[in-house]
Amino acid sequence: MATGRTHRPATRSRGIPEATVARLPLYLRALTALSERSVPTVSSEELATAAGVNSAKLRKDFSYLGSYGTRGVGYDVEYLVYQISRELGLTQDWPVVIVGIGNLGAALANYGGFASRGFRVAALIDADPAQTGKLVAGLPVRHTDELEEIVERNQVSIGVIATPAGAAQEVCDRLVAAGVTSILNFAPTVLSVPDGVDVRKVDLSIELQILAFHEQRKAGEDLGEAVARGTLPKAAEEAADRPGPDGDVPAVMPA
Amino acid sequence: MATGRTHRPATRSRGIPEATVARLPLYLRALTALSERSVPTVSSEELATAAGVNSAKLRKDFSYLGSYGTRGVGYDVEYLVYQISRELGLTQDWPVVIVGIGNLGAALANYGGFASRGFRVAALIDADPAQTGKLVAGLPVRHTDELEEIVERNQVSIGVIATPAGAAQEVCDRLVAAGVTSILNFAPTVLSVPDGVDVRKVDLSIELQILAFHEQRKAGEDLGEAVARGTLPKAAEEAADRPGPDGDVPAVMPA
DNA sequence: CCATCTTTGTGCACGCGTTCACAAAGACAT
DNA sequence: ATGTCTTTGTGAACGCGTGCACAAAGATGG
Repeated sequence: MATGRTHRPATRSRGIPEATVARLPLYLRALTALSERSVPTVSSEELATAAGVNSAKLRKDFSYLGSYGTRGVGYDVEYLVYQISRELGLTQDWPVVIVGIGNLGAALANYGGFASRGFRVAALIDADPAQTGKLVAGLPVRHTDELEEIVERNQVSIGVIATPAGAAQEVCDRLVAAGVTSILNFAPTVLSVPDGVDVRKVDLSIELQILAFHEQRKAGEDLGEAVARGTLPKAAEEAADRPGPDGDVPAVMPA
Repeated sequence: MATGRTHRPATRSRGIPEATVARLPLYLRALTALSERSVPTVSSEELATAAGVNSAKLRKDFSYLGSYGTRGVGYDVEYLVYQISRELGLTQDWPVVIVGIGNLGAALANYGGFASRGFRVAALIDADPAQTGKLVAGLPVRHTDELEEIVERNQVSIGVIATPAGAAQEVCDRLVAAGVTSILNFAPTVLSVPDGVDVRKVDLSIELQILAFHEQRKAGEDLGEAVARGTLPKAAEEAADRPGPDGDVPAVMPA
């Protein structure tokens, strides 16, 4: 799904489908909100609406965790919060390092959603000596030279990469070598990691591109779609027009 | 009515499966890198490796776009870049507004990956009057009051929400009312939008939680996993006290 | 204790996405 | 031309995820 490695067992997650795992944080968020409002119980229908999913799907998801509901009543909010937290491993403290303290890295360091869910930013690391020592989100920025020592000393198993694309693979290699086994990658690159290391990626521009696709399709439907295909403002500068579906000899690139 | 519809109505997207659309930006990125190195052609095998996917999947993905390859040779890099760009709608200019210029909003405004793919940040909008007028990424921050006018004047169809969770739905409603039909949501909330409006969400803490799940599983295998599963799901339905983690800090509004 | 009502948990069917495996297409050499 | 070699494009099988629909479980009331 989001890994750099090609082969992934997928349903390796001890009976819990990967798709379900991806939704558990969603349920947890909705449940936490209910908990703060002191709501004692919630039905699958209500919770599903709050989480933005189908109620049948939610019940099936929960069924993988066990029978935690009461028929005719619903689910106990506090109990469910605890069960999901435990299943996700959020009842323990996860030290995290963030590498690359640019705009994005700083935003991540300041992101409140981490601390409230068991993640603790153990250190901020940047390659720029000018940044070293600067305080970001109350933490001093450390230099890349200290990466290995920081990871090992703090028993860090999760690393966040927010560096430029060019530096990501090297940072990744060093993190893995130092003991990190889970990586959240914000750099627009495919990371290659050894087996046993999980990589999830978040690419901001990819999400926008997917939106653009659908946006174009909407516009095309409204306008008869001839516009999108026929009127190409630019981009036709270097490449010759290619109206035909195929049959074109790929010889566009000169030498 | 539209609940937090994140569900896919269908795959009637011009016959191109949603999963394929989600991978096109990945291919495009890899192809762009090849293009910069002046590589004329590439085989499905090479490109698949560069993009981090299976080669058969890549070929099938491309087959939805048309027959753009040459058997025995591979794909013409420049030609393919153009075709994918066109399919994604990146040959035209997409004005985008970013609402919520906190750490994350500023990071997004400075993110170079947008401009290089046809996205133009038309305006930055924030509700804090103290921010108004401040320059971020070379653009002045405008006040929320101007939201509707900005969207309409610039024909903005894509909006990015980087506000706190509490403000997200209202901002969303106003964006939609002003004409926005695609929203990229970074706030940890389920947005409800009318039909015809696409919403994609990016939740930074959710990704970490998924990693934590797998991380715990890895550790559990090593330690015999008796620890994590110690308490069997008995009829412990009594909503008794949860001495557990306690780390349930009521901080529903990160960001 | 029985009847009724609510809501869970799940068997089942269906559709999408992935992967395999191979025939067809073209390049290239002879 | 003919044959060989490479690589694409795709038919088909398979597996996962989703959603329906309903029986079982428990609450609630008489």
